[in-house]
Amino acid sequence: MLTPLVKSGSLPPNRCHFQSFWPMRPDRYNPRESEPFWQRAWEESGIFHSRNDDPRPKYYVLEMFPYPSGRIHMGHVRNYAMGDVVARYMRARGRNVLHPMGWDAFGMPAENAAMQSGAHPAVWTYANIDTMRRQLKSMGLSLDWSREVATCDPRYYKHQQKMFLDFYKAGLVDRKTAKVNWDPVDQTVLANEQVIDGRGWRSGAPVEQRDLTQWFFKITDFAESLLSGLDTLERWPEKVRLMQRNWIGRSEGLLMRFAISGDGPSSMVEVFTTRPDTIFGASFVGLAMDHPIVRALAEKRPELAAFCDMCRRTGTSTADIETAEKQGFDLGIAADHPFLDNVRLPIYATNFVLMDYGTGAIFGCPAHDQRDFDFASKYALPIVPVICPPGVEPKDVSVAEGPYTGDGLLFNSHFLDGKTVDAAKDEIAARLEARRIDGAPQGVRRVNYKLRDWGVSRQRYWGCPIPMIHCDACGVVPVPEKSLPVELPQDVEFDRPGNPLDRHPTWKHVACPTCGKPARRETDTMDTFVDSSWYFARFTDPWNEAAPTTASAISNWLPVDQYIGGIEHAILHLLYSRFFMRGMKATGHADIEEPFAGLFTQGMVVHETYRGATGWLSPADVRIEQTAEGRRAFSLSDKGEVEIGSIEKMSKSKRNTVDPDEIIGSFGADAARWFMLSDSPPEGDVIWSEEGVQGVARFMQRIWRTVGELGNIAAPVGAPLPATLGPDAFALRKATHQALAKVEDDIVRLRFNRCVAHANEFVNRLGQAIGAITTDQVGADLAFAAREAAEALAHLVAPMMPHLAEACWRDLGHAEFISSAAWPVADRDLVREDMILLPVQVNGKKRDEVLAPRGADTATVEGLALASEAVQRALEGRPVKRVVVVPGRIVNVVI
RNA sequence: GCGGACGUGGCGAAACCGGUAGACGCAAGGGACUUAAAAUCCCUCGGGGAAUUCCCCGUGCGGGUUCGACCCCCGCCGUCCGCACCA
Repeated sequence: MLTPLVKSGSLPPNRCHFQSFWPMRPDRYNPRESEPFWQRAWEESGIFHSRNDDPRPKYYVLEMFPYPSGRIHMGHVRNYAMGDVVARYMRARGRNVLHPMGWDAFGMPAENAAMQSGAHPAVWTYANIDTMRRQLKSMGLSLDWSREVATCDPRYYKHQQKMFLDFYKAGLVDRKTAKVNWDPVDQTVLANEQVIDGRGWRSGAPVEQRDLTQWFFKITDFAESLLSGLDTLERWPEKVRLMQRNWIGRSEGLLMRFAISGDGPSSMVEVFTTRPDTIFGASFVGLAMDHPIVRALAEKRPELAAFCDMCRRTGTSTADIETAEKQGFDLGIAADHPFLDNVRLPIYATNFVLMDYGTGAIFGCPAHDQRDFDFASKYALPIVPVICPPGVEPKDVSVAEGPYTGDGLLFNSHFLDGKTVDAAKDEIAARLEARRIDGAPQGVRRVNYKLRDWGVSRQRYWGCPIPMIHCDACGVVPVPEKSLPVELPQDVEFDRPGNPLDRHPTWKHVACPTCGKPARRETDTMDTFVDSSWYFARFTDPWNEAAPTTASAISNWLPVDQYIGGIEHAILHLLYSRFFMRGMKATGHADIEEPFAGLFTQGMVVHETYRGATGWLSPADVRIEQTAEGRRAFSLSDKGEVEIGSIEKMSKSKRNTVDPDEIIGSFGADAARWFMLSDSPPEGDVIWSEEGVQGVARFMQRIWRTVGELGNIAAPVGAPLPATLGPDAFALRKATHQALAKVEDDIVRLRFNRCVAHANEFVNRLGQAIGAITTDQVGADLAFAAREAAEALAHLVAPMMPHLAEACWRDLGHAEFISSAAWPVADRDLVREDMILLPVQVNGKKRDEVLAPRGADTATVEGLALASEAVQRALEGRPVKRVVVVPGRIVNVVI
């Protein structure tokens, strides 16, 4: 089980000296000894615990918390390395940093493990948490472990149940029937992602569509707010905002009522359209198979029922939808055209109208919609064009080449003729709003969304129980708050399919809180996305036993300043969290609407694949040989040559995974972290390679040597800046501050690959500088510059390679941690060059470079450029038309 | 089909607001040190031609704008991602 949370009053001091023994400087830096040493020292000193009463400006950096699947993978290493760089940098810049970690611990894999091996989900989950916590700690992350939470802990889900009840009271929870994917073998609801080619992912049985009464969060109540809020999220990737915009899918249109004449189950049908302007091109009305009119008619007409069944069977898999032909069934009834007395539109049951969008009914205008066009072509319905494209005469408009969906002017449309599409939409809406049918307006302007309410019911054991009770007398009754948490029973069986909670002998039997008569608990548990929709808020005060959140902690810490995670959560997790924050605001648990001010979506870790005679081979079982002709791979077991395949996301099936424990064991956490941040831009994929990480190991030794060499000639800790500096010392200081400035600029923009390049460049320059120094000539100025350079180097790499940096820092004579030392902010005046090397072009082609004083006037620079021999040669005596001087940038001589 | 992103050496990539294309790393080749290996250090490394100093070509392809284009505009080709009958 989790260690108890530390009470906030008992947090250790923020900084402290350490007394543990650190050996004399070895020639080679040994991460295997150093890393555990520093990890223990950090843990003992508690420097990464953040206090809620710290007066410094806050910074909340968070990486998406892991599901405790068993072991961490390289994707975690990359994710958490990035977050740790930000956390450590911001801490060095004087911020009060919150950098917590927890576990997204409910979910199906725990139940699958229980079914396969008999281990109780809780036992399995907590064992995994222990393993993964140890692995994360071996990475040297600057996490505040005192705030650790696991969503499967009753101390966490108790508060989630409380908020469910508050949402319920606030009208944000609904109970309604909905279509679900039902696995008849496992007897459970499947998420869409768990339906593969129409079959359950686990049982392989054909999935049925069932109507089930489910609990819903009314996320659609916030559709407009969730959409408009996206505009305020300036530090989110545009790609993610766009995906959310499309997912919410706002469209403006008109609800239109058509009268149905003659016999039938209804005298009226309501459609939703975004194109009311095309009403004079309408030639049919289409209904979804589950539309009430179709259902009513199907009860009396077996051939219609058979048609509907046939259509329902297809459409589960995406491949079917792609190829499905438009199908219709003429219901034999017709709708009256609202403006043409003698026109009646035939009504069809169709397979391409969706029941859960709009009203489940459309009017079809084949001339201006692809689907309607396909349908009309198949069933020989009229295709009447009513929009005339710009630059075309109405008499020349043809529908032979398919529908026209663009803008234009109306024709064939009576009172709309000559109007623009927008004006025509307004005109139709205004006219229908003024008319009444069955006592209601015939037209109502309406905004429609693709966004659906969030169904949170799951027929599973390992999730947060929904705190509701069903009473035959009182109906649905919330569990009283004093009875929370509704805890999961421990004694459950996984020997049969279905929900163990439902068949538990006693758990669900409970007295009705209202009337006291025997009643039943809700046996559905919540979707695990609920758990992850507010954990970032819980981290601000995980010690509060009385309430989910503490107002002061929420307003101090939220929003999260930098959230980092995979793009795969671009929609659901991030949208649900944004909804939850709004719900928490509405119920007094929070005071803001947007939980994540900054979002960064990092790329995947990929690796090449190896395919031998017997199948895929793991990188650990392959030896790579470098030859001039290229790379060849051989199996370690049978020595046979294996094919080097494509580079793909690390996956168990392709066996191209690398185990973080092994990498950390042989190269160290610093090397793994550094490699993850180097080479590739963080939003792109990074290719893991053995050669690359070996290169990092060499670089680490180089840093260690460089710091040692500089340390040999460095001034004592805290030595003052000498009054005068010789040219060598001045150049060294300049290089130091240039490197600092570059890393500062790139680290805040999360361009870690560039930070790595700057660090490499700096070490190269330091190597040259050291090579030029002979020991007997070191004066106070150079000694100062050497100390400054060595300390800057340690600081530069500290966010990424914290252990090595600590060792260097200690080696340079510091008693405190570099992890709690202040960042040596670059002196930007020192960085500025007095003389600038300006490229000179002739007609846009570079011919020479001239050295000019910074801020030299145009005439001077022009004179220098024209005096250049290379420029004169390129001119070949031709007259100069013009000289373009971009100050501080470039000169272009135009001939 | 709709929406979006991307395309630069052998490879991963840099290039700020339209201003020196290829920083930095990996791989490769050559050399120094060494009995040898490892480690370390130095040199070369987009293509072509003169053969270190010079010239031509080069950022998927074809046009355009500009003194100047990897960058902006138009049209293609290719790759990847998201959504998918949304009325």
